[in-house]
Parts: sequence; structure tokens; C-alpha cells
Amino acid sequence: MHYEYEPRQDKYMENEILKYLSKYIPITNELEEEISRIEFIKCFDNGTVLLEEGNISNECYFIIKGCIRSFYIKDGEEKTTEFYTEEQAVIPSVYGDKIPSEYYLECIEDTIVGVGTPELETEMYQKFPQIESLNRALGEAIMAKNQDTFAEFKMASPEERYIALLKNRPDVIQIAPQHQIASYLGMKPESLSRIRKRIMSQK
Amino acid sequence: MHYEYEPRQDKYMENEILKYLSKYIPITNELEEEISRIEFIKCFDNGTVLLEEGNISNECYFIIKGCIRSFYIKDGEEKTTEFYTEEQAVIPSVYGDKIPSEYYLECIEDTIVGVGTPELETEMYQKFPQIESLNRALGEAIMAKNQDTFAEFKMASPEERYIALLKNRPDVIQIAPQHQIASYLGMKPESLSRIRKRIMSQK
DNA sequence: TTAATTTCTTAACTTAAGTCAACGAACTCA
DNA sequence: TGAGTTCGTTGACTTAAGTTAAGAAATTAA
Repeated sequence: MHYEYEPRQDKYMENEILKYLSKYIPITNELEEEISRIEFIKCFDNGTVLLEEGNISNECYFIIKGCIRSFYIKDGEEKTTEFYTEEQAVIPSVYGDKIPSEYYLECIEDTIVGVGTPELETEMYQKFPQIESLNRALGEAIMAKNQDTFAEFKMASPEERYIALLKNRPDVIQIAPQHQIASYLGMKPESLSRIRKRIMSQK
Repeated sequence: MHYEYEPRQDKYMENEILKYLSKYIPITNELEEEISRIEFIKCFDNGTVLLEEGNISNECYFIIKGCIRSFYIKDGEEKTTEFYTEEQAVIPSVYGDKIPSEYYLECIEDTIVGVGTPELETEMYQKFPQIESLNRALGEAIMAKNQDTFAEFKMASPEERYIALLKNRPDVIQIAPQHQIASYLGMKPESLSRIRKRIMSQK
């Protein structure tokens, strides 16, 4: 694991944020200016740890490019619980609270993100109330999607979960090592290996 | 299953909504008046189906008292995916969209709820922008909790999930029949029965 | 390039969940 | 009350995941 934390500025990517926002709200000149003014785009190398267990979190991320995974360490083993990819928001459970995180966040690719902080959010919401409206609406949409994902997970067998992942998130299959995918699917690496073999031979 | 839909008004319970809101934002006279004016408290009998597969949803619920469960029907079997109890928000995945629901919502107790609609929300957000701020913040908090719950679920065995449920949601254990709890925990009723036996004999 | 480490697969075995079937208990309702 | 349903438990058996261990393959570091 790398522990360096070397953000780089990249003016070019700021358009990506505006591009995303413009899907949902009209971009005024004032808003465009504000977004461009704020320097909140950062780039992280593959392996960079963004949050460690026990630490306070005051940053959330919007992924422009790359992949971040969240994982716990239980009984000395990493348990990957989520993979976040392009256009997804990574909001630590304890973001903005002053309680320590129970999990880690790590880039598993070179990753470009927009970084949010509680202070920046407060400021933006005051200047641009539509942003808060948008965040409420987006939050509800994300919540609905999470609900569905959780329901699917509960109803499916380990094998069905893997097949669904192949279909729904082929990017994650490419990027992440299998033992991380295994715990993400709630099983052991050996089981995933057998499931893959089973599926291959059936075709 | 009952399919009657007989809302009753109950002025007394409206204080519960104000009580809940007052935990988070100051209640102005104007807001109190508005909340009291709107007739959006409803009571449903145990067994009432609030949403059916294939139907459009234009209502969300805030539970004041009682319990609502969500379930899918897959291969002719009910798969319970969530139990909502007091002070929880029930927002169908397709709420406000015009696409049909993939699951059912059913009261498994006599239940008192505050009912929201997209129209009412829009109106309230315009009159009281703090309500939208609050909903954004509450939504983020609920999302964080959901994330944690999902992570715990992935990391735990069926037996561990049941033990966690005993601890975290004893009310659900009391209210819901075991076969519903079983699918909620991602297992078959027979397995839950054996797990219970195993736990009993270990004590 | 080799050495070390991590990742993935395989095999043998254990454990527990899924399946099928039967039965008794509890509940519903006519 | 009694017939019919739903619900929960149990047993016998099947299936698949967990465990342990070993080794091959791939990746990384020296």
C-alpha cells in the first residue's frame, strides 16, 4: 500500500464536473466561474490510501476517472465492500462527523476526483441553492439504486451474484483482483475460483 | 393480503411529525401551521398493501407507528428485502418516476404514516427551503447507514446476520414471521429454524 | 534476471445451507 | 366448532461454500 498523498491540479478536468452538473441543472456564468475558480480537482496514484480505519474523514470524492474501493480489515483480512468508478460519489460513512472511520478507502487505479468538504458544501449551498436541491435529488436516486442492489444481493446465490457482476460492472471485473471481488460478493476467493471454473465449463 | 385502502385522519399524530422535525430544524409558527394544515397523516390496517408490483408509485411514507415490509415475488415466492419501523422513511425505488415497481409494500402491523408526494414535496421545498436542506442532510445520513448495513451483511455468515438482527432490531424479530425474516437475512426458512436451534443449544 | 511476494487454482475434507418431504402447531374463517 | 390454511420444525439427503494446504502463475522488487 502506498501512503503518499500527492494531489496534482489539472485545470482541464474541471470541465468534467460542469459536464456532469449540466445534465441536471442549467449552468449559469456565475456558477461556471465559481466551479472553475475552486481548485478541488485532485489526481491520485494507484495504491493511494485516501482514508484509514481510525481516522476522521473530512473529504468526499466524485470520481472523474479511475476506481476507489472501500474495505474493512476483520481478523487480519481485507473485506472489500464497494468499488466506486466513474461518475460515482464516494462519501465515507463518517464524512463530516467527528467519529473515526471503520474502513479504508484506496485507489486501485490512477484516479482523478473532485474533492468535497463540509465547508465547501456549506459555501456552495449558500451561493447556489440549486446545488443543494440537486444533491437532494441525486442522493435520493442513489439511495433508490442502493436499495435495489442490496435487494438483488439478498435474493441471489453467490454464483448468481458473480454472473450479475459480469453483466452490470464488467469494468470492475477488469480492474480488481479476484480476491477483492470475492469478498465484495460475500464469498471466499476459493469459492469464486470454483464458480468461474463452473461457469466456463458450462459454456 | 388485504387490498382495502382506507386512510383515516388523526389530528393528534401530527405532533409526531413536528416532534421529529424539531430534532433537526427550528419550527417556525408558519411551518407549524403549514404542517398542521396539510392532511397527510394516514392509518392503515395490518395487511394493507401500499404498493404492488407493476404499479406506479407517487407516495412515500414516514412511519410514525407500525411496520411496513418490502418484498419481491420471485418464482412464486415472496422475498422480503426490508422492514421499515418507527421514524423510518419508506421511499419506493420508483417513487415519482413513471416506471412500474418491481416490488410490493405491505403493512405487517396497524400502521400510522405521514404521506409524501412529489407535488407536496415541491411545494414544501419552495415555501420552506430549510426542509429541503434537512432532507438532503437526512438522506446522506440514511445513505451512510445503509452502506454500513450492506457492508455488515456481506461480511457476515447467515448465523452472524441473525445474531446481529436479534441485537439491532429486536422489534422486527417480534413482529415479523420467521419465513419473512429468513429471506430478509438471505436464507431459507429451514436454515433459520436450524440456526435458532443451534443458538439455543449453545446457551 | 532472479528472488520474493502476491494472486489464483486445485484438491481433500468439513461444515452448513438448500431441497424435499412429512408432521404438528397456530391461525383463519366459514 | 371444525376444516383448511399457513407457519415452524425436523429428518434425510444433496449441493455448494468454508477450510486447510500445496503449488502454479503472475506480478513486483531487488
